[in-house]
Amino acid sequence: MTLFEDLQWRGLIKDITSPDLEKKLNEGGLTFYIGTDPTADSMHIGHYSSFLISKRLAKYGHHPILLIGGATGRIGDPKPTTEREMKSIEEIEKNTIGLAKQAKDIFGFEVVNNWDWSKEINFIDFLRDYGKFFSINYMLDKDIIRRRLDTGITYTEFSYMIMQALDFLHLFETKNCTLQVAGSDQWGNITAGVDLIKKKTGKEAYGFTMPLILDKDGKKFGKSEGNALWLDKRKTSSYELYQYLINTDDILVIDYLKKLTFLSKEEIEQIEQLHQEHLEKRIAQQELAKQIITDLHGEEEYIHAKEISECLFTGNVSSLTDKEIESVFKGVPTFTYEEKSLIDLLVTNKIVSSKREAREFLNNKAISVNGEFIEDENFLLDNTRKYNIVRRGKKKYFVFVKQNK
RNA sequence: GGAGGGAUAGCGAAGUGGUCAAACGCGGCAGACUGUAAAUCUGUUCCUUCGGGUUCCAUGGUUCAAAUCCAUGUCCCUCCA
Repeated sequence: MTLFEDLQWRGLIKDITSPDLEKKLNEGGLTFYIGTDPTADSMHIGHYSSFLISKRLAKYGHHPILLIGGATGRIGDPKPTTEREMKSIEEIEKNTIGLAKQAKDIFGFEVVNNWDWSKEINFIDFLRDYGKFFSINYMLDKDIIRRRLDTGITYTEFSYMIMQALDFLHLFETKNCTLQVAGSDQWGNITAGVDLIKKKTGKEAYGFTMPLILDKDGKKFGKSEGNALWLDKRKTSSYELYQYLINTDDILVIDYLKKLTFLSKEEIEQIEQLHQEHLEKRIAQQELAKQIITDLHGEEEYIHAKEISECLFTGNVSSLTDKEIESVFKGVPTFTYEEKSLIDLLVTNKIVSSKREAREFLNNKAISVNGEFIEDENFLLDNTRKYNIVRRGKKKYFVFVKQNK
């Protein structure tokens, strides 16, 4: 199977700028880039899914460049609905450093920052050297701009596509980068770059987009309770990641295996068959979790996350020894506690958002301590134990450690 | 520059002087069922020392009483130039 066929089979190609790209991709040897803006100090699983393409192409002999948008992040890529809130310079710089390091650690490829070449361009030069290549009519015709015309868009965000086009041009000229890959929401920005390169140099550059990976509700993949699943272990434990992946919808799980793992077509087809035969065993979900967590954090983390999960969902928590708890609950939110009523502990540690909500949970038998449902808000944790295990709902666990005096 | 319309809880959207902590829908959370699922059903969804307190863009004002009326400001939309 050629690279292009493989990408198509996995459903990773949505649009391409030119049919020639198929041949180019299959031949190898292209330098290409994928970018992201420093909107947070860690990438999340959504980035992972799109940056993974860099590894796939690298495997077939292409050269990846990962771009962090220190400059574009200062402007803000127009969202379909509203203007972005501008981030402070300090935060952008902090995020840029974090992302650059993470990109390097996880993917191991060359990382560049568009701030490095954008910061010197002054406004007049910008208008003379680049602005002249963009007619307003062309820009207004971009889907993302058109969608914003009735809700409003500032000149700042309107200019974003030019900056991204400029990045592509810069990488094209300095690193012979001829391909840009991104999520489908970037189509307009990619074509702006391709067009700019064509107009300025007369040469052809390419781009393709990947479909956005969606969850069953049609939202972007990788948000759990509204929070992103971060690639930084300290922000999202392997256990949380495991929980998210193991709960993947049956209908989507095979698609995720194709898009988010390096398993071959044959392997995935085999898993699919087993999966269909025994849906309740969630074979495909397990494999998905295993592949992703192993790729990201290593096999040890995966095994551990799986152990915790098995223990929490099948075992009896109250019978665990301290040692077992230490091992199993590594990666579960842990708090030290003082002598306080249960309701206060829940509120101060943000396990619930208010006392009102805490009472609601207590009444609903949604809170248990060491395996027993508690309804009394003044309940005190058992201070003869080193660890008290609090559960909220079915899936959320918290460990309270006695404070050493 | 001109004319008109709008801003209500996470979102959408009712409410146009007291009966409004604010209908309804979505989303969220929890419970039952289940595969740690989906669908479905049930409860809940500003805070609270459970007395009450603080909300309907902001600031002033009218009134016994304002999300609702008035003034000014901010932001958004539509049309005209």
